[in-house]
Amino acid sequence: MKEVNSGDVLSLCKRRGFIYPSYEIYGGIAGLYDYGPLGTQMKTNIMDLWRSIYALEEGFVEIDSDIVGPEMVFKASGHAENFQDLMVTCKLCGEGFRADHLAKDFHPNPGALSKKELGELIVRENIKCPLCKGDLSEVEEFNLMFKTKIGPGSGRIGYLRPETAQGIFVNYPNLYRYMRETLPFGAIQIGRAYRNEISPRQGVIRLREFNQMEAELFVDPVDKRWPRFSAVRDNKVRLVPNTDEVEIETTFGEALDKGIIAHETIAYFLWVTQRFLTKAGVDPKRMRFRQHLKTEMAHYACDCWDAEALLSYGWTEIVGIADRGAWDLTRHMQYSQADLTAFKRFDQPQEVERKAFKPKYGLLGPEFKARSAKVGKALEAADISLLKDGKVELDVDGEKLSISDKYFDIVDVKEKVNGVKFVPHVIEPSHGLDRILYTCLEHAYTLGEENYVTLNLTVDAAPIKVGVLPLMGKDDLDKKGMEIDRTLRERGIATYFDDSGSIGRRYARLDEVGTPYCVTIDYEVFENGTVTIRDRRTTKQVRVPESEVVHVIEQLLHGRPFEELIAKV
RNA sequence: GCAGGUGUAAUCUAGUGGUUAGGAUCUUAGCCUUCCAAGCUAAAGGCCCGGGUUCGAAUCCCGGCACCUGCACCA
Repeated sequence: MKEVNSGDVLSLCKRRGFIYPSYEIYGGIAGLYDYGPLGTQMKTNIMDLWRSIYALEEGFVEIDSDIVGPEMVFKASGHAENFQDLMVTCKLCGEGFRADHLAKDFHPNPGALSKKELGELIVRENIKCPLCKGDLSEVEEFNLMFKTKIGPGSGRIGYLRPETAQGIFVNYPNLYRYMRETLPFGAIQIGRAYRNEISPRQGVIRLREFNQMEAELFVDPVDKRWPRFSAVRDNKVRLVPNTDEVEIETTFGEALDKGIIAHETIAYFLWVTQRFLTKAGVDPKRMRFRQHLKTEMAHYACDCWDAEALLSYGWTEIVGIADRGAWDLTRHMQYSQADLTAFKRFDQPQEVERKAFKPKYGLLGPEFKARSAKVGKALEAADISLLKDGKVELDVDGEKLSISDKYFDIVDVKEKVNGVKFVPHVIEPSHGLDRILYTCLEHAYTLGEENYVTLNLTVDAAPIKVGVLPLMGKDDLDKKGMEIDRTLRERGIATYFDDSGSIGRRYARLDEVGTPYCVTIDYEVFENGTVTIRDRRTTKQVRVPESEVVHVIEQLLHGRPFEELIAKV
């Protein structure tokens, strides 16, 4: 097989209506692409497949949250802070530069410098514009989020979301209640996200506007087992652990037992991901899971695996599966003051004995006057470990107070505890839909004899499921064809009716857009009432009665092997 | 963002400082055609954008935009 080249794939995508460069008549914009008729259908198919796995099989609930969000959300998420580069612009020619790049001749590690330090360095070393020697502006932050305003006038600052996940996190209290306050539970969202990439490249692999399918699973931090894992543990998987970065083939169970994968839940969703990708049409031989290096781990993650596909661009991340710990919910609790915890009821209420401060209100009153009640409450709430050298440091209405032990006793209190509140951990399988779609296309792209192109898309992904082809556009063959076409469509099957030109050309056209089956109506339909079904992969045909063709097609689309039909005939 | 390369029709491409930019594929119409890109006839469709040099620019120069490769970046 000849080497697949991304240019050939993108050329086909454009020619046959999968993907178009956006705003092409105005010269195009880097990092923006439109889906054409076939691409849109294929994207919908992949989304439906993913939904059927997460929503139906795994029981996740789906939401659809806003694309625009207020600044505070992204301060909490860390994107406002971590998601930016420091830039300077030339006052003369207006060109922009990364400040740390300009500083690299004057500092061993300019990437580590702050905005202020970089600004000072540029002034001190008298760094000028590398292009025109003009003076440089102050150091400014270039955030990779698209900024906007919410509302008229000065408005509130808003950003287009850089990932769909935050929409699920901020809805955690609603979803927790919806799920009747039981963990674990999962929520999914499919939607657009935006990153103002400095240098979009590689077709739809790095986009400025892209599609994500994200799942957020909320779990008990002390119980990351997964009941159904035992059913999948013997399946094979290719892993690249972060210990020695060598690819190994093993089973999910073995990788878990050896401690390569952190826990059952991650392991289970690696399997779910592998199954989903394979069904969508990613070649299992060109796919693996790579564990993030400790240094590479995102600002929130505590374990992370990428599903990678081998493309003409090299190994490319298409899904990320991260254990984000309590990071997101904790941050949103801090910034929003909302309660984003879960409550775990003990089997038996527990009697807990602990030491506590018992304020002596008789002495507090004269000393603290009107505030004494608040001081007392603060003491009661304070943990005994705060006691140091006979004093307790307290924060009362923002004021630090030091309370000496003559104002309280230390007593044993018995409390009945029904359960414990905790911040759930989040396991996140996050899918780049555009990358997955492109991977399916490239992995399906097959160049045969005389440059005959076949897209071996899976039945699930293929935008057109069945071509309906009368051998001739006359002698009532076309009428028969139209009847069959109509019936298939009434059953919800996407067809393409074509009675023009030679039959070979029509097969070729349909092969090129990945249509798995063709129904061909030839003259035998008038002799014995049969038509043929052609299989794209083998180009073999079987003959079935016209009355059964819809039923057989439905079976094929639900996974019945074509070979079985041949054997039967 | 840096360096290099490329830009001719939906796709692949030929071409030259000078008449009407050539071919192939694809598409459409008609004819023909009883299963894997057949044939005939006709039609439609193009020099990435802007500026400069020139009597004349698709061609040379500059700028922009897009794409490709490498580097950098990649929560």
